[in-house]
Amino acid sequence: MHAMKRRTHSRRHADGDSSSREGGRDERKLRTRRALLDAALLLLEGERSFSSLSLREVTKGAGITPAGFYRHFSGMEELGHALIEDSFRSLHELMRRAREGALPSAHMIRASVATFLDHVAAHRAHFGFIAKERFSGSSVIRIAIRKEVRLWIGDLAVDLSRFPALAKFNAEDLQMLAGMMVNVVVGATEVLLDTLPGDAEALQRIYRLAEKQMRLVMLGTSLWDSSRGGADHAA
Amino acid sequence: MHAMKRRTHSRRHADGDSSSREGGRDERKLRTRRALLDAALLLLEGERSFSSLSLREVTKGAGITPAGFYRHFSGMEELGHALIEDSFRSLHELMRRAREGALPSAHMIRASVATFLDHVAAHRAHFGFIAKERFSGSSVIRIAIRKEVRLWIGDLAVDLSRFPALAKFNAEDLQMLAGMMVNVVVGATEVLLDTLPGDAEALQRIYRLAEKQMRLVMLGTSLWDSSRGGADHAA
DNA sequence: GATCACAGTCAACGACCGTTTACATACATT
DNA sequence: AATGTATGTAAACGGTCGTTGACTGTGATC
Repeated sequence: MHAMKRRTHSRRHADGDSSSREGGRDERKLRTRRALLDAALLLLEGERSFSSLSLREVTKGAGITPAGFYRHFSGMEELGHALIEDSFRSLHELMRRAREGALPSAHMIRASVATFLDHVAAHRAHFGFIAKERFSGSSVIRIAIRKEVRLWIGDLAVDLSRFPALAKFNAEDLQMLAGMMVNVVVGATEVLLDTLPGDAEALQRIYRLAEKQMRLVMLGTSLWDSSRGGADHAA
Repeated sequence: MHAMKRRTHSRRHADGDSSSREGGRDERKLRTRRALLDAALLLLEGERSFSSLSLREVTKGAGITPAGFYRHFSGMEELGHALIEDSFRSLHELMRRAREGALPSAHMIRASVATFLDHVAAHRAHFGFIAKERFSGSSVIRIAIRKEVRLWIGDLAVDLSRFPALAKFNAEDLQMLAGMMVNVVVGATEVLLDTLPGDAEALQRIYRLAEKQMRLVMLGTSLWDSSRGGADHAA
């Protein structure tokens, strides 16, 4: 929504020349907006939580005055929402590219765990932000994150439904399975974010743990019976 | 440390009479301390995060002046630590009582999932606090929580080692398994904390999901081979 | 070249913050 | 009854906060 107020007339003088330094008016605006987002992300990189950030220090980090902030966002909450969108955008692209590959296979699952965790390690700041705000942010931010995660689980469930080995899973159980798999990588992500950025040994340990957990789940699926456990659990 | 400065001489005039209203000097202090903790917990009950609470509003909630706060805690961080201790104390008691029961059985696992989630639902505020601060709190608070969770997983691993069906699990894999089980209940906890307090239907759904995930994991264990996956995963 | 739109500045406001100091009051010890 | 001792109060401090209104300069439009 309201994505960059397209003017009725657009300037196209710099269309062919991409090296326009100190470029046009709204490119400058975009640059400042980015500076604000980057400044917030940088402050978040320590152990600060988003709700503890002040508007003033974000603008200080971005090199503008507090009043200038309102030319870009209505308040910190809107900036937080933009951060979430940024964070998930790259993840969605990653998943889309992965989905375009070959048919899913058991080996592929383990490979995509590694791919995902590599992505997290490469976008530490974004995922650190998400991990922190998933439970402690304002309700609008929390709900936005939750929506994205649910979407992610849904996509994964669709992918899983193409496994021949999972044909006996009904829709609800597929969702449950996808939820568990996401749980595993989210858990690994959160542990990963607690390690120092360069610690290769810790990284190996985390990958191996997630991989094992994934294998345990896959083993369980081979014995699963979806016809069981529908509503016969009455205490 | 420095837990309640025991005076050399202790007063014992009110020893036999437990109904001493407006009781002694340090009972009054304890009452105020409790009021501070309760006020913080109450403020936390909404969507506020601990780091966003101010000392002044906590004291206001407890009915004392800001300066009085320092008679009980050196600052908000110390109060946060006390909250963590309170939160886990009741959980530890629950687990200890559960451990004193009969030998573990497959059915018991499902039962204890329900027991645990009941406990969470009954102590919503405490677990909401922990869920929020697990990733976004100050590092000292985060580390304190992590220590408790790791302890919990360790205890569970010991319990699991008594299962005949899990005899083929080595120590590392037992730890992994316990970690997964804790993951399942923690995940369920976090979903539970997002439902309205009285929503029995949502509660049922959450219980059933956690139960299913637990069953899937248990199925996986019956096919597990601990001799596999030691270090043969080299990419 | 005149005009307009707008990103960013500057100064100020009222509010709340954590912390300190000196003081009052009630209880426990003697 | 006299004397600490410690919980809580009252007032003030310097600082940061979000938000505002009037402004300035510059790039886009006419």
